[in-house]
Amino acid sequence: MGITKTDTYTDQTLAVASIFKALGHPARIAILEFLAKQTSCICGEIVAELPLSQASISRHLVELKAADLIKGTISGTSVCYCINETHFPLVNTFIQQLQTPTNQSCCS
Amino acid sequence: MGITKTDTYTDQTLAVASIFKALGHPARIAILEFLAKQTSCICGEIVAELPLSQASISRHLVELKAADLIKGTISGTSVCYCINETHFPLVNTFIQQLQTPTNQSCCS
DNA sequence: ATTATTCATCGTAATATTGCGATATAGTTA
DNA sequence: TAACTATATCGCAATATTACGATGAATAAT
Repeated sequence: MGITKTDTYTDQTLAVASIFKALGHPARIAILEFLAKQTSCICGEIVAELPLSQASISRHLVELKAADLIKGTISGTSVCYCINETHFPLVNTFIQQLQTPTNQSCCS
Repeated sequence: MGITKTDTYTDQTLAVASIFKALGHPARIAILEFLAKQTSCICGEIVAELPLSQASISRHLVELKAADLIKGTISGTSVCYCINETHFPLVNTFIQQLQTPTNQSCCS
């Protein structure tokens, strides 16, 4: 039915999945890579950099913001977006959790 | 138009995004968490553990396998799935890249 | 050989995502 | 106030994802 049974998973599981979901699109990865390259906080130059319309970029920014992966500050007519590192530990913890020594790749 | 302009992004960007996309669903996160808990390589007990039908679990396993995040080995009638850690460094590198000191969160 | 078990795949229906043009909103400038 | 600029939002169309029952394929057990 195309709907996710969100009520049957752990909050932790849902949180991790939603972060990964927000990261699961090349445009959003490209946006984050672009933001990481900048020394200062840059705004709508993303539109010039990526092969998408301004409307599409804006939608992706909304998603990244909803996932709390970026934060935006209004400065005049333009908006300044920055990476929010708050939830990176959650990602790192999850990946490490999958690498516990108990799981010594029994599949050859 | 609901289609992604895959041809205009870096291979690296596409690779990272596709891994994250595969991780962007609670069921698949739950599957990986379950596999990580097991000392040995366990198969279709995932179906018993998760609130999804066997067909749905199978589809999620296919996606995880397509993203090269798990590997499966047939043993008799059952199939043994294990976590494949191969691409974890890529994820870690990406996250670290977003944490470079040049990007000192200019947004308050 | 028949039956049971395990997993994969097909077909279908419901929902979500993506992208863009058009338009709205809000601050800036003349 | 009137234009200009930057960003957000709406509405639509195209595509993708998700879920499940039904069915298929392959091995194991009787």
